[in-house]
Amino acid sequence: MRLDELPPRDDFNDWYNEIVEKAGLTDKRYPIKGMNVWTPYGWKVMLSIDSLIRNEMERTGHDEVNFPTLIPESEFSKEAEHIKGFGKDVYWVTHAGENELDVRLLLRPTSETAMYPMFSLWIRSHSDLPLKIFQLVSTFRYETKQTRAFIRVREIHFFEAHTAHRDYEDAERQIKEDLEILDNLMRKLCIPYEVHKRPDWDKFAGAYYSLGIDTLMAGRILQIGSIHQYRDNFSKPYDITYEDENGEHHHVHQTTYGMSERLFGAIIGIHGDDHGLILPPELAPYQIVIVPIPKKGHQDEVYGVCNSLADELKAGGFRVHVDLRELRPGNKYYHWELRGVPVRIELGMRDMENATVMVFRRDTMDKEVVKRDELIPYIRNMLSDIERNLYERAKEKMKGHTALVENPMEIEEVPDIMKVRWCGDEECGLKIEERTDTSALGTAEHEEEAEGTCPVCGKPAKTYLYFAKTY
RNA sequence: GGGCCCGUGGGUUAGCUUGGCAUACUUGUGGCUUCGGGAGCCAUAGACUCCGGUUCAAAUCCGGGCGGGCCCA
Repeated sequence: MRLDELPPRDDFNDWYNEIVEKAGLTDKRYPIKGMNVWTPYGWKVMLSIDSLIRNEMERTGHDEVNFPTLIPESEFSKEAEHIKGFGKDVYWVTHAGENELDVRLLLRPTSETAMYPMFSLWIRSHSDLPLKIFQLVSTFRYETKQTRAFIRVREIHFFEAHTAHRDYEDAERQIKEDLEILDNLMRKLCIPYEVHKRPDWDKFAGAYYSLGIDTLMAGRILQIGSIHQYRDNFSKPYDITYEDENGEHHHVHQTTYGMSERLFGAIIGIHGDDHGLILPPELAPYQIVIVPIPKKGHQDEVYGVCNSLADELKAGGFRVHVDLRELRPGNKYYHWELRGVPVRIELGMRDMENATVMVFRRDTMDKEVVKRDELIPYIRNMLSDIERNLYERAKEKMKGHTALVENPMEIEEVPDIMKVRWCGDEECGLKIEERTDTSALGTAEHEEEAEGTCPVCGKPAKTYLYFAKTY
């Protein structure tokens, strides 16, 4: 009999909403829409994701900074496109104590307009470039649509890297580096992805172009990050210039790179199953949980062996927890499966007599008897195999969901990711979006040449445009 | 932006039409007993979203706030 049951994974919305709370990731009862409490287990996972990001930033020479949360309206208003894009989404601070403020302040929705006035002070010479900084902070956006834990929130746990370069080419090199960072991260997070160059009508407010990092979760595209080439669109209004070797002054070229707790949402939604979460080993707060199987009269003996096994495993470099609660073993199995612990070890009298343990892996739900003296290398292999398996099987799934559609204007059933020939005109793209009730994701990261004609206007197709339903 | 619906112990919920002691399960706590896939028994704790109105009497009827969900643009 199963009590406290999780909805089946096929009812994705119900399943997702339940699991984020039941697995101890968040508490949605905080009384502001879109602002949830990070509970300890979930926060530990998020901090692990952050630390992977920090490692990559350090490796590539980015310095961590921390800018103020508040931005004066006067700075925010400098870049016209940017305000147009974010104006409706910002929270305003209009009062301080009992006084109305002369210059209103806003809670950053993103930090361009906080950072760039400082960039203009910091950057003087070509030797100050490239400038590469990042921060991990909360940003705020007043979402009017339906919110969802980790996927659409009003206080965003945000990673943002900002760079400044002497010319367009150097900024382009930065974007190549960003893509390499992306690939390293996604392997550890076990998230398959596609990079799309967003169509002009959907690029970031103020960007020259935007790359969207997209993954597929339960039939819809989830954007889990973005990379923007600003060219000199911001450096002009914010007057960010440097003096080159010849004493001439130039505006810098800039890029940004953004990600958020959507990464966590993607991990939950992509890997989870009817039993609950499945966490990639790199992120799991506990990689191994040991469940003792006590027997009448031998309880202390079994607990003792479990504890010393845990010490041994910790010394081997694993994150381990021994579950000594006064619950029946089966109850504990469900508890840790729900929380996505990659490996479980069961240990009772039977194992003690045979010098073995029972090892269970969460991704395949397989159980196997392993000799105690072979355990550490066995588990080391198993954890890396779990990481590989999670990534590969998710990637395989995503691959099968893209289909070339000859005539989207007549199609009945739209594939999850729809590939369409396109002439390059905005009007045609928008018509397809409207007809198929999807959003244009953009073109492929590496420009594709298309043969044939645009299915809307009949002119020769230049490339392919991708469409999907999005979160 | 427009429309519809909902709010009862920590969680899930009955009761609301027709006003009168608030129901059950789960969870929590203490104990006994058990432990290789969510055991059982005993005891115990815990709720009507807020403000106002109608009434002898409001979870129930009316108005407003706050919070949440859904649909359309």
